[in-house]
Amino acid sequence: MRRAPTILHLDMDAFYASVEQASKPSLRGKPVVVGGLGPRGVVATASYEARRFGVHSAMPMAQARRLAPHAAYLVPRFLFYRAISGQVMELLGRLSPLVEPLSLDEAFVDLEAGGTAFDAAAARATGEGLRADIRAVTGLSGSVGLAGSKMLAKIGSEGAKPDGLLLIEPGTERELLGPMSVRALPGVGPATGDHLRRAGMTTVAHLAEAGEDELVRLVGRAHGLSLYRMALGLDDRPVVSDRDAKSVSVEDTFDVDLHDRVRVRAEVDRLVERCVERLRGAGRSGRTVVLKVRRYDFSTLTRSETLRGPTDDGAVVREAAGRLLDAVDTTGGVRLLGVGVTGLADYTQEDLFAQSGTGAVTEAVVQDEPSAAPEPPPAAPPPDMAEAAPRRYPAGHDVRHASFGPGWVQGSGARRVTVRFEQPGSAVGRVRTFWLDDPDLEPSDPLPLIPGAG
DNA sequence: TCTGGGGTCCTACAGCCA
DNA sequence: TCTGTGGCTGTAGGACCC
Repeated sequence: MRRAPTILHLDMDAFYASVEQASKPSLRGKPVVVGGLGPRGVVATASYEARRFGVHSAMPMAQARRLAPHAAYLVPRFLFYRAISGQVMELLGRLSPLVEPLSLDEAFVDLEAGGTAFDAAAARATGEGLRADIRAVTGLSGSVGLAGSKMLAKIGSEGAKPDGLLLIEPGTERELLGPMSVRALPGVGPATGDHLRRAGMTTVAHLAEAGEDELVRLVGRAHGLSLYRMALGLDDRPVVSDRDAKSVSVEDTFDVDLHDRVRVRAEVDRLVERCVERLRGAGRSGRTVVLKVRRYDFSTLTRSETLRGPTDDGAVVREAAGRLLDAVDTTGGVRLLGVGVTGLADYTQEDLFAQSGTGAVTEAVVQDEPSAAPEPPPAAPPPDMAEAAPRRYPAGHDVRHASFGPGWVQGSGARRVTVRFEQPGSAVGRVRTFWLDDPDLEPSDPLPLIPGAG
């Protein structure tokens, strides 16, 4: 089946790093690395200038610093990225009701469903118009792929990067895909890639030649079938908007491994609080509680417990997580802890109980836990933080000074913070250093990338 | 060198039940 | 009553994605 190239895939270029460069004039054209700055941080995004030094996403931050010691290293400002992403998604929504966000910086759009484009010429014009609109509203560049399927549209945007547009004409798919690495196909990561390579398959053409049965034998039924179809350029997955989340989870990696069992338990309780807060914020409840433990040697295990009904009650989740933790051996140290809830529903067992009036479902009350148990207060800060916590100034975050105006944190340490006073659209600003407790300096909200736009 | 955080989907296996 | 089978559910882990 030939399809007009009316599936659009948008991928913002080095999104987090580009937002930072747009916010901070002194960083334009310079290597910028955004990610966790702790001892166990990894790179979330590297600007194209930083990539030239070999820095890339998911690389340990320590390695990035060795490769690009002079780059700017910044802590992500997710709330701000979310706001910019909202502006971009709003532009996509003008093209079609069928928009499927994949992350803050990526989405599929079904142009045909929006009546925006029915053929290649119109699709190309729409894509270029979108890129111009994104630049006008956010000042950022995005790359667009256009094709008759999601897979090919995504491959198209990958090939268009940075700051380009690539349309894959119907009928040219197999010719285009054939010489590409198997790793170009969605769902083929390091493990599957290695597996296929050992079987002598390194290109998409090899997969097509191998045939369906051989691929199923190698990588399993579901994966094998989809791999074979993709190798032929066949992909009829629809663009789906409004996907419901299937799980909610939070996790923390600790700067140093935890050995104290009491501390581990306290951290699990903290994670439960955060998880339940998110769950409730989304208006959901869940039935299966999952505990994740990564040990000192990076071995990771999960333990889960399914309740008799969905809940959003912190006490119930905490008890379940506690039971799961009791069954895990943590001697040797704990590197990461996570708490999640799956089996999401829009109601809780308590709702059912309330609605049912008498008798019928009393037996189905969640576990054996009275749901009326009061929420405990949030965990108290550790003793050394308890009094007059000093202001935190993460690198890259926004501040405002009573005399010098808006700026951003270039670095901090030894009770001092260094600020560069500049803002989107301004000239490169000057740097000044203050005491952490300087009353004239305070954290502030980010300024829009394009004043007055959006 | 030393590996984040938030997700999704698939597979395998065990136990239960009709 | 015993045995086999297939479906469903719960659990655990792995791979992958951004």
